Amino acid sequence: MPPRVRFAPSPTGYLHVGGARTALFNWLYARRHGGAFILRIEDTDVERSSTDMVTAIFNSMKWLGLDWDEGPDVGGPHGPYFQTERLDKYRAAGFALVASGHAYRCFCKPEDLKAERSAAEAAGRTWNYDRRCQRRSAAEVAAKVAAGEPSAIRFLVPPGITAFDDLVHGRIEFDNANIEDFVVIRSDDYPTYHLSVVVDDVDMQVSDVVRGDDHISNTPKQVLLYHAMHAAVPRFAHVPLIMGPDKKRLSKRHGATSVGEYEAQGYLPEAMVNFLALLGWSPGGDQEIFSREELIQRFDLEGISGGNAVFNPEKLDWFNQQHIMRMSAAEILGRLRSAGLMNVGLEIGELQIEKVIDLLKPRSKKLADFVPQMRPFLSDDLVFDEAAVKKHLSDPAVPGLRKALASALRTVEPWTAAALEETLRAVAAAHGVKAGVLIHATRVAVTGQGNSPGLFEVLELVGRDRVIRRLELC
RNA sequence: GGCGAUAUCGUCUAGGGGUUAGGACAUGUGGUUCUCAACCACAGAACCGGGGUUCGAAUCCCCGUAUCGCUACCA
Repeated sequence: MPPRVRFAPSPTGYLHVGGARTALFNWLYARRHGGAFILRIEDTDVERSSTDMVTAIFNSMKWLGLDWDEGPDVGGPHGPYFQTERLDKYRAAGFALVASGHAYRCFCKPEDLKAERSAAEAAGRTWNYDRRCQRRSAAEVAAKVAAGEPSAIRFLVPPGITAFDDLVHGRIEFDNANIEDFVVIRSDDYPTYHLSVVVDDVDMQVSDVVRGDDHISNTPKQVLLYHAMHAAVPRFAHVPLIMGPDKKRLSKRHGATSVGEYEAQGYLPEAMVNFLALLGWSPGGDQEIFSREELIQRFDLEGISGGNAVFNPEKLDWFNQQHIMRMSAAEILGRLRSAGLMNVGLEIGELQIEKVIDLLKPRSKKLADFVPQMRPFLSDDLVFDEAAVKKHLSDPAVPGLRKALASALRTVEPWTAAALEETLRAVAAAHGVKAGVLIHATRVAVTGQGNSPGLFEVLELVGRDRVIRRLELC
């Protein structure tokens, strides 16, 4: 049986890198084994959920290339895939639990319970719900319901031990005595997470639940629910969390945390996927750079490590550059265009642009890094770096050198890096200066900047007319 | 506080009863060179602590410590 896995974000915020990695692991697992990857939106927290976030999450998933086989947009046999459209199912399940004696109506007011809890905690005591409503007689409950008194449904946690075999952590056991009777249906008739997740995972025939470590403590409650519903318990794999450099939970103060921000900053989805895959998972060898296809071939749940991982932005940069260097210039050009980064007036041909891109690859960590570096090739409107101008163009001998070089370049044939280098060195020698002096001056005159790719390659691609014009402009 | 998970270079990790504990990022030094990158070479850098099991423990077990998570009518 091919596995069925799901990613079930709550649309209360953007897709953050932790969620993205969880989604990625699920996707990789499904693709590796020819299973199904389901996307489900857990929007039962109506207060905090928004449709904008739903859209943002879809966009980030698509950007990463994590396509789903069942879910919003694409549909599927187990829909709908928004929990707020499945409310009937949860209510029916809640009532069934009451009917079978696995749950009971609770008329306690949340505020009262909260007050009792905090009072107990202030006194240093642990506090668990005391089941007072479970002791009510059937007649009493019926009367309260008939009177329209609001009530929640609580699961009656049985005594015993609840255990499950986690694919990452091995066997994990909990004493039910430490689990309090939790609410499954709130008094506003909305389900809580524990109920909706189990109802949906059963309904959608999810075989493997791959999710964040933070759910380990919730799992026994859900296992209890599976048992009460006489449903098969899926396999669980709890993946460790991603932390900030201070090992605290990743948050805004750590900088960019959402996938969308990385997209906006010019990261490649290939690099993000590669980086995220290796954060908490290892295929075992020394290889670091993986294509999407290679990841699919190698991925397995067993390779997931047990401890939390720190998000290291420097390493992401490195991955990004590695992927840029492996990508064709034509592909990069396409990405630049769709990212809206190519709106400079194009004055050179497509082929020339691709040559420029190839030249710039090793010095571009992000897509946006190409833009300022491409400018001297695409436009005559140079941006001059003051320090570079001062350093390399201020010598009184420079104007004469520039003119001499310009005139020598008029007749160079062919217009290639090699011929250009020969010519420039000859001019420098004729004037008794070191080639470096003229090279640097020429670089600043032609690019406006103190740094650039090898000067002769730059000159070749900028073109004869422009080079001469820029050299003569004093 | 209770319950749970985790612990190898600064970071991501490989490995795992007997190894010079491997790789990558970052860092440093050198090479290349017209600059900055890229690239190449080299270097420094780790098995949380304590007990036990064992001929032998970083590896297995226990305890401690630290970190993270859960402890809601959030997910």
